Amino acid sequence: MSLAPSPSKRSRRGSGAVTLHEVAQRAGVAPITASRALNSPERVSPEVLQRVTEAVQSLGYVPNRLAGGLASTRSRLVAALVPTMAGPVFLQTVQSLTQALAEQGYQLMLGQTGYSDPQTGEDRMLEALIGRRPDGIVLTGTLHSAQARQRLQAAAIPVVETWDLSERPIDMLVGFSHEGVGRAVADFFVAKGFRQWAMVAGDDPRSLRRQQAFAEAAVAAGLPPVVTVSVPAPTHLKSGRQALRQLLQHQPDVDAVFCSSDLLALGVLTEARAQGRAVPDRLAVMGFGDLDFAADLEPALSTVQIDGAAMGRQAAHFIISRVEGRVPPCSVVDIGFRLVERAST
Amino acid sequence: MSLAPSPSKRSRRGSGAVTLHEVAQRAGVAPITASRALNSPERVSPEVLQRVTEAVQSLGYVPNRLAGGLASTRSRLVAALVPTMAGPVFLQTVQSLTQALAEQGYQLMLGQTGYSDPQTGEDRMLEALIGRRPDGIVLTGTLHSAQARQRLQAAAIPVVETWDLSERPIDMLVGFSHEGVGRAVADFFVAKGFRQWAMVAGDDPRSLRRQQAFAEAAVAAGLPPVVTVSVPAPTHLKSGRQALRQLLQHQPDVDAVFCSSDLLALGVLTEARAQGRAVPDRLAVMGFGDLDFAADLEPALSTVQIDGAAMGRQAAHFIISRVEGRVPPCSVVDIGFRLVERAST
DNA sequence: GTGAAAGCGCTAACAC
DNA sequence: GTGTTAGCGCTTTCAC
Repeated sequence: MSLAPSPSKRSRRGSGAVTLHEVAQRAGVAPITASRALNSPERVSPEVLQRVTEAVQSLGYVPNRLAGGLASTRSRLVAALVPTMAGPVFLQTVQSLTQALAEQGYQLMLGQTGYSDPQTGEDRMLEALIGRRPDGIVLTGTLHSAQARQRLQAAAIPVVETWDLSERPIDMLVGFSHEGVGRAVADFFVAKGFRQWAMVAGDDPRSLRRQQAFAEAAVAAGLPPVVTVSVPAPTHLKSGRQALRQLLQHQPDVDAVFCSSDLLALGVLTEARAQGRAVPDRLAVMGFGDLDFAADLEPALSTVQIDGAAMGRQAAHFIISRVEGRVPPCSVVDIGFRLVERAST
Repeated sequence: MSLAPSPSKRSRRGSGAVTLHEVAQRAGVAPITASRALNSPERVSPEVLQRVTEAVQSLGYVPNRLAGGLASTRSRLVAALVPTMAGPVFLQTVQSLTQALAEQGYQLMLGQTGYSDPQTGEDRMLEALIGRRPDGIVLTGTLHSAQARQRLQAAAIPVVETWDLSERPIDMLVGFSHEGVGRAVADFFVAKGFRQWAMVAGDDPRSLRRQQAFAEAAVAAGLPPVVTVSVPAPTHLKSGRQALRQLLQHQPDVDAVFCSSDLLALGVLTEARAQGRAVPDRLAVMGFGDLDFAADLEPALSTVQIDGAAMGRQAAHFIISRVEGRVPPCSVVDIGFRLVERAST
């Protein structure tokens, strides 16, 4: 006659973890009430809230977000797709994204596409991530595959593109103009009176756009064509050294180099010293990114400052706004950039 | 009279995404058969497999892993907790972890605890992650809070600690001996004939252990006590420069410095040059980590090579083995380290 | 303010 | 090899 939970024909007791059900029982309320006490405490009487809180404490209850996400179709997961984390470029963005999301109870899932073989890696990665039903996806850089773009639209998941200013964004966007950077550096070089420019550039799409704008500006200014050395992304100090060696062989009279990353610039600086070429007197060097070491190099590196952390925060903000039903007033933000002049130019 | 899906009393159509149900219908089989076709194709007849595959294709079905995880109590999510990603130290580990997991259909969730205020951040972060019911948790460094350790044990989630060789591991472990590193560098310094040693060390626990072993070895070798400059973690180039400045003021006759990160070493190298102190002739410099720039600095940096990527892969391997029911033959791996002698010593 | 019922989309368990 | 049934643990909808 006792109502002990009879081990009925089919037992399938799940993980063994404490469930909301048990919390509710202990608190003497219905499960749904316990749920409300946790998710919208203001809609529940103070006593009930107290009893539920106690039950949670004493049982060590940790809500199962898989179940919650399934029931509510809000997973509170956000996916980020980065080409790579090898270069420290996207690092800050990922970092601030992780943090900003965590503060709001969201978690970040990380996916890397790799610079090489973008089509396959990207598509597969994206499908894997969509399977988790994230509440949003943050892209660093643009999506290469048209199929991927389509899939994203179909899934109707809020998307934030970062690190670029695409003309036809998939959805939301926070970035800056790479062409603008190229032109700004060119203007700066003109103002400085540099005549023979060079560029050491990674072969990723964004870097190429900076490079092109930079080269065009040189022509427009009536200067000799820019000598360019292309290096594989992600960029390393080593590539910078090699690039400068190559450069000086072909064009010894170069007087200013724009590097597509601070790491490359460090390489150029290093090689210049090894070759006894004084910076900035006989060679001006400009970086990109303003990584934390740039200001403290010898000579201190002039560079283009990009606020990666701000991009991460803004992306988090965009997605959370959307999830909570708010329509962000503007879903395209140009966070700009800033030229930082230091000793190397 | 048509049988259009009548909006019955309770409609709650979820996300609107294609479900396994629809795939099954289209393929003319039961849902569970469709499920099997996707998860264990070898247990299903070729024709059925074909029909299901086609249905998946034409409908653009992406399995809902939230639901799958809930039903099977296997989320295929792995959580990683890092103190920070600011220093590039853990970067490689996170990177290779992400990749190794993705190859097996697992995704990584990232959580940062921050070096400061470890107790609160860590506990909260951990609870948030456990709520996702990950199949495993990877820790970089040790857990500070006892409550956190307890919570982990209670949750019965496979845990891999990395970057350290704790005496009483929570579960699985892949790391190396920081004391061993300190002693090895000391042995090397002795062999080189350096007499007055110094150390520039971050204030994180692992760095402190390297420092202590290093200092003790100096005493054991009958050398003057090691002069130590402590800098806040995460370490930066700037701290390295400041530290050397400080060091040379108090102890101008120092002839060898061991830095607790390559970034610090770069700072020391930079400051040494700024002060006209020749490396390695008047000051030997040793780094830690063998980051990708170390080999190409001028002078090339001697350092302690740590295979962060291998740790990530091993951690992924450990967790997946455990999830699939295999008991790894040995759940503690010392991946060691390697002294790399270059020009800076 | 609280609760009962009915799913969310999938898979484990048991048939046949 | 395939299907039926009954959940996984939570939240939505509707009712009081």
